[in-house]
Amino acid sequence: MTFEALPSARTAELLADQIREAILVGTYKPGDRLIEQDLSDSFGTSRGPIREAIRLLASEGLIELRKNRGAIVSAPNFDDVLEVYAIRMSLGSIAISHACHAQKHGQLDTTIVNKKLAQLNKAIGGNAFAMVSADLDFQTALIELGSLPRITETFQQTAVDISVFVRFLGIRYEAADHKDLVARHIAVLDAILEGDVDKAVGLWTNHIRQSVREFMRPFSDTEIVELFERPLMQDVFEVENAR
Amino acid sequence: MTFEALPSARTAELLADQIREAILVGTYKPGDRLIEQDLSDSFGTSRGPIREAIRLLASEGLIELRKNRGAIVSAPNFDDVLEVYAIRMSLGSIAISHACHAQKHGQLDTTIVNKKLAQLNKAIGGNAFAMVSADLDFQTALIELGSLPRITETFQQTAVDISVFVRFLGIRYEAADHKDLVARHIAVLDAILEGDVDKAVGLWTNHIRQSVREFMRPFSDTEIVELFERPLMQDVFEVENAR
DNA sequence: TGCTCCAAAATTGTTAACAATTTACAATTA
DNA sequence: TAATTGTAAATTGTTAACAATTTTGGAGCA
Repeated sequence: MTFEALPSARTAELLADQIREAILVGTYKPGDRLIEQDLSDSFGTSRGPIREAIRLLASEGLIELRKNRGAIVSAPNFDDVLEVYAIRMSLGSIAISHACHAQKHGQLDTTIVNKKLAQLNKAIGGNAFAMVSADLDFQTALIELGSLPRITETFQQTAVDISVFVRFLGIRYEAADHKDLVARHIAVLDAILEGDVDKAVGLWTNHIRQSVREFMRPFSDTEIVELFERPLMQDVFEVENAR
Repeated sequence: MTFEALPSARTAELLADQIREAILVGTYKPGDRLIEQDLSDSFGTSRGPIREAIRLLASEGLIELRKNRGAIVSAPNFDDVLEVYAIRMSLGSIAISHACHAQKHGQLDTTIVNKKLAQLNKAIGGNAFAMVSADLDFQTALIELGSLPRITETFQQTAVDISVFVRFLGIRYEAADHKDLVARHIAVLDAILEGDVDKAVGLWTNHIRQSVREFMRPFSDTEIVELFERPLMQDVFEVENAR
């Protein structure tokens, strides 16, 4: 059972990429309807491939289908954010642990993750959304080191979710965070390369916890109080209300 | 962002259900090609809905798409099995922990899980595949108590995987296992209803570990030795080679 | 025999027309 | 006025024909 990439990108996937981009760029906003005819007019194809692209985006959770009533762009909320970070923390831990074992047997190919790290360094200080994107790409590459296809795929899905959150719930990446973020990334990678399972997993879970804390920062006190009532906050993230 | 069921089942979904069933029943075996025209002849629809159903099954991992070359039924292997159990263990733990919190606030609706438990009891002793199916349904209902839509969805996907494993890798359910299996199920459910997070999560992880052990039983010594070399075996399942 | 190339067959990819369903809105009725 | 019904417009769902691609199998040739 393999999950390797298809021999070459298909039209529907290219369309899905463009529509996804349009959603993330804000061309289509949460609640907006995606009408097949309009899309096929815009993108210059027939409705068939558009339909396929819409189904693809729906399976990512980016849009919702309603029978005979078309698709609308999904609107994320706080619960979604916490659930997504919880998934990334727990599945990521398994993948990283697996990667450490592979490293001990010298089977780890780090070309991709190194490339993504270089791209992330280059993206820092530039456009905030490009930076988030580079950040997510690096993390995905990190998790891919585990060579666990289902976990990788689920993880990739959560990356799309986070792109949506960043766009629509208004994450802010502040200057101080960037260097710390990259430092934490490198720390996890180094621990994997040392083959130290406990250290790598520990750094990873802390990294996610810190990400959650940073994610909350831009919100109002009322919203933060609301966030702290969520069970995931205590159980998974072990975050204390430090304010 | 909601993940509720669509207002009513669509044709493509019904087709996907039928094709999935045909794969699990063995009509289509791993490696077999699924040809759109053949399927549309068999099921009496045009190729459009069939294409949609094929894409759906591909996103479940049940079949693989090859550009311009059609779909083939996927063949699972041992690594897939371990990865799937690891996912069920870690995401299930989060969902169960969440369910405990909900229970403490009296927000837990147990009608579905109770119904599935009754169905499981009724299925015991009958057809082995029906029993596995009832077992998986109960576990899904258990995880749904967590009200975490993404985790529930990913968990459901792994249920499809396990159905495939059972069919194609030859799990055996023996009489002694059934009662123990149900007893472990009920224990987890009871712990959730007590709102005891640590107890419920502990029982759950042990339950999965036991499932992995039982899964290995029918295999030859050579295969088992191979299984024990997998890192997930030690890291996640903490299974000792007791033979 | 074993290799290359070409053509035909098989199969998926795309399109546009048609069917079915849902929504919107105006006309009708209590 | 408020509710209801009916009709037209908008939109998705389905189909069948056509296009593009890949596979298959054989002819020709060294």
